[in-house]
Amino acid sequence: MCGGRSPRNLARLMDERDYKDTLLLPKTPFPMKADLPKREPARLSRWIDSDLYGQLRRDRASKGAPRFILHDGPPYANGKIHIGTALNKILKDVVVRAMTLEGYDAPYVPGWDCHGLPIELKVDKELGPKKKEMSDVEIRQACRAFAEKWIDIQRTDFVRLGILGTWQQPYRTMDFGYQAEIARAFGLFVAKGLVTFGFKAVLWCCTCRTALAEAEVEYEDRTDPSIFVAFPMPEGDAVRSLWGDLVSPSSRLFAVIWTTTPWTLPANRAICVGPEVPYVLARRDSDPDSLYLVAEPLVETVGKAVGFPDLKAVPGSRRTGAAIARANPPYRRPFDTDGKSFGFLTGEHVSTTDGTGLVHTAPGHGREDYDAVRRAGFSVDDPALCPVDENGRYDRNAPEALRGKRMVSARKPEDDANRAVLEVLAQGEASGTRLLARADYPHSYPHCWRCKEPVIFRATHQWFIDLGALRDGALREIREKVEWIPAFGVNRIGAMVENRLEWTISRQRRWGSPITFLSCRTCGADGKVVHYPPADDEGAREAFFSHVVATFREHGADAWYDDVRFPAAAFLQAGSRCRACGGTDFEKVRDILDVWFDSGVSHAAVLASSAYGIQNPYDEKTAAPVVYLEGHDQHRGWFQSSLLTSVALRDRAPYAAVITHGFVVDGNGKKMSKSVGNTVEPQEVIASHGADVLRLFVAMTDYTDDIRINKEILTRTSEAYRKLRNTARWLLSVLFDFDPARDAVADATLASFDRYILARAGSLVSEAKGAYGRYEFHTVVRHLLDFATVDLSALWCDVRKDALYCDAAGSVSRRSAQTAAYRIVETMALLLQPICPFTAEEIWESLPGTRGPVVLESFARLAPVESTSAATASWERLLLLRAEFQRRLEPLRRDGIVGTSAQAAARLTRSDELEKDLADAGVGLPELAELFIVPAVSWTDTATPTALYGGTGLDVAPAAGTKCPRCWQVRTDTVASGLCTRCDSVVKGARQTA
RNA sequence: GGGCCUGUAGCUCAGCUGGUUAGAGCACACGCUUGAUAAGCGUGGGGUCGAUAGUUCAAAUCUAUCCAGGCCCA
Repeated sequence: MCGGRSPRNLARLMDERDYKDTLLLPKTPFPMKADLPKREPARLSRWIDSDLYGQLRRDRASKGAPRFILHDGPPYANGKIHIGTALNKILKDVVVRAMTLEGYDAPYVPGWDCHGLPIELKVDKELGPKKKEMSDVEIRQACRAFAEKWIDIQRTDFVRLGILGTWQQPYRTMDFGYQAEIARAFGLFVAKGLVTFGFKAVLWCCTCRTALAEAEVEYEDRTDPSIFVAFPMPEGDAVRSLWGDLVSPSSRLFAVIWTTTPWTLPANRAICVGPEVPYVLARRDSDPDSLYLVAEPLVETVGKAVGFPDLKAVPGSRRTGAAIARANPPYRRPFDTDGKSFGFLTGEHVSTTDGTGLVHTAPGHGREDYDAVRRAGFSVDDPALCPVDENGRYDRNAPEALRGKRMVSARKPEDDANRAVLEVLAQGEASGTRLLARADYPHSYPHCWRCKEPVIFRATHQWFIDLGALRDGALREIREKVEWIPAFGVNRIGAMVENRLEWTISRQRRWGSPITFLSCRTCGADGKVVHYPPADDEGAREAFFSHVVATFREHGADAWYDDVRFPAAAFLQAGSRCRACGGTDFEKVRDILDVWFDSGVSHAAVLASSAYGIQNPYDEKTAAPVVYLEGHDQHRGWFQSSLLTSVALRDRAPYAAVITHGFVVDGNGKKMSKSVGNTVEPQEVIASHGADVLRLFVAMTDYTDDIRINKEILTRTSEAYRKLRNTARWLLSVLFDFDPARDAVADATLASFDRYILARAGSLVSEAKGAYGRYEFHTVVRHLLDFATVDLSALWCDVRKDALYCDAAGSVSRRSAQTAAYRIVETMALLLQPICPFTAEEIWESLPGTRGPVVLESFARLAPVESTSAATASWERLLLLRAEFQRRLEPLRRDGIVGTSAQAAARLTRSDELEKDLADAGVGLPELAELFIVPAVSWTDTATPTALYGGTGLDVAPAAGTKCPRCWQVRTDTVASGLCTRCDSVVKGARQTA
């Protein structure tokens, strides 16, 4: 030590009372300033160059580690990643790294969702008028290129976050092999008879003549006629069974409905009532023979609205909606052309806040209407339910007087459907229907985002997956098999699946996986639809789908759109004919599958297949547990589509556990939006703070709730990061002359206090492991931070500084402290690694000795110290005494009597409990002095009592003696050199060595 | 409007199945240190536990309503 200094120089320094160079002051190249934005990219390149991910795979494989699979939910490839995407990927990486530390082989294959409307729309916009001259295949290729571009951009950001995974071989739903798997899964659904074809009301733009997705709709104010209409209810058995004598032969009975879309009245097929809602017959004194059926709570408001202020309930006429629906009295539909009515149905959507409590129901023109009719068990596969053509005009299924009238966007008033309907009603005799009142009704109404025209609901042909056959199995898996974290997920997805009737899987778009069916051209001309392969021809079906799958695997789903190279006839079995007309001219169905189907089958296309290196088929008993981790919006999305497809294909859930996180919101808990300007971009956070700080932020937040982020929170996170970093840095810096192989001290030789702190580190490890295992990362961070701040920085480091700096280099006391520091840094690096991998690696490589990447380590490396719980408990009580000492020292510092505790001395009165604790800890007054960081603690007969140790007295006073120029303690054992005895002997020993 | 969820100091979080003056870290104030120094240590102030009503001997903890916020529907 004191390298290069001659004894003469040393003597001179000592004369000048500058003993600084004789101290073993901390020394480390580990920088205090992290400079993460600058340094992380370099470390990242090293990880990539050394194929760290591959090393990890090989390491765990060579150890025969059990597997654990976090399956990536694919983000959508159409823009820069936002903070929520970053949060999701970081959480996944923390899980993967934590499970890896637990010893698992946890591969991670990132994915991308590539098909679908948002990309197609953006590509549309980019292509502009050019699109009209392009073939479907060319348009699809443009979409593919678009997705590829964004995958590259997103991948760069994900990699920058330090996410470990197969970034060069991700799964993409547009991969040929993946597209083939989608088609194969679809074929299996067909084989199980789960795919149906029929009518369903969808949002429809009459000017663009196309179905719209919810995302293509914007809401604008619009004024519509609000009308109250009375439908006549003929007297009969059902009416008598409900109301008996209350209805006399002279009575005329009406069901009163309210609507703002008069044009849907010709499509009326039912009236919905609330099952629990009470209904009454109401009448006015001036017209006692007319009885109006309305919800009881609405009698007065309806009366006012229709100009019957004296409308009153008939006593004794109250009946629940359920009772009415059970009796199902007939009513006369306005504009009845075919006599088809489903009558009174119950519906949970019926409210008594407005209207009449009786809901006019047109299943061809409304989602709830459709659901209510389907729930009642009726088929709606009938074009007559929607007498409106694709231009939004009444077609031949409508009454003659209305044909040709336009729905919501008529240019000339005389073409207006609402007006025509109202005229007929006003004339009084549309099946005896009475128009009771009309008024203008301003409300917000959906409009097409492209042409800005109002849209309507219109029933069109769609493909469905019937969930009736899957529901029980899905609910069983949800409730009995899958672990939901947090637990409320089970209610959420359970309620959704329970109430979902069907899954509409068709979209009238081009960028996606096709619904691989053929349809007969000849029949299509007649308005009939006949598909191939036929449902009951197993041979044809198998041949057809295996041909499709093979074609897609080789050429991609684009093949479906290339009628030159892959004509429809090529998919037809030789000699096949249309079942209905015997025709042989088929065309390919042009609908594509809902993108949720694409990502929903990833368990088959990615996990169970060999294509992406996971190969975890379900049906093996050895299958690894699979965990999904996404935002809780995916209870409706991917969790559900994955579950439903998996139950359909294999009768079990694709996952053993599902973890959900909340959404990132601003500092006030409000959702982020570009227009409000409260967004936080991950790219900016990385540029200003670094990935490890962003990762620490993610980890220290309880993600089960919404996650708040703003400048202050990030500043706080940086401070927490700095605390961890500086604590680790100091521990590293006292190890500059420590070689664990040579200098480490055995557990039994460790100083008692070092054993104590290692025991604390041991409980930290078990707490952190438990928290990692429960995916409670914020608990890990809290314990880690508390440990660094309370146990290390404010306590152990401060206390052991004297020994580490001032004791002889090779002394047992110092080596003991170094051994503890060494083991603690290892612990911190490992515990921190899943959260801050960059910093953990930086710490790891700064430790003495050569070692491999910290990522390859496991918790098994951290052996707990041998310590007794009695000693630990004693130390904990002694720490309370230390706190009391510090409180009593404070007035002396305040008055300028002492500066540091090294100038103070403590005096204690004896106490059995205190002496027992000292004995149990294996220490005496000198160690207590070290704990207090004072030169001396002594026994005394009287001192100011404390609340500790049965009232042990404690006094603090300035220490007697002189300040040792080396260790700065005020001591009475000064020797000739002016130093205290300890320092004198250390310096002499050092001089001899030098 | 419906379903699910959340609301403890400026910030991030503890407070188990209801039971002593509600805790921690950070931030803040004041002091110490200048041998972890764009660091470190100490002391201290700060919360009517979103609001209200109720159950109870006793509620941050249970119930109801309301307010604010989030996700998913309508």
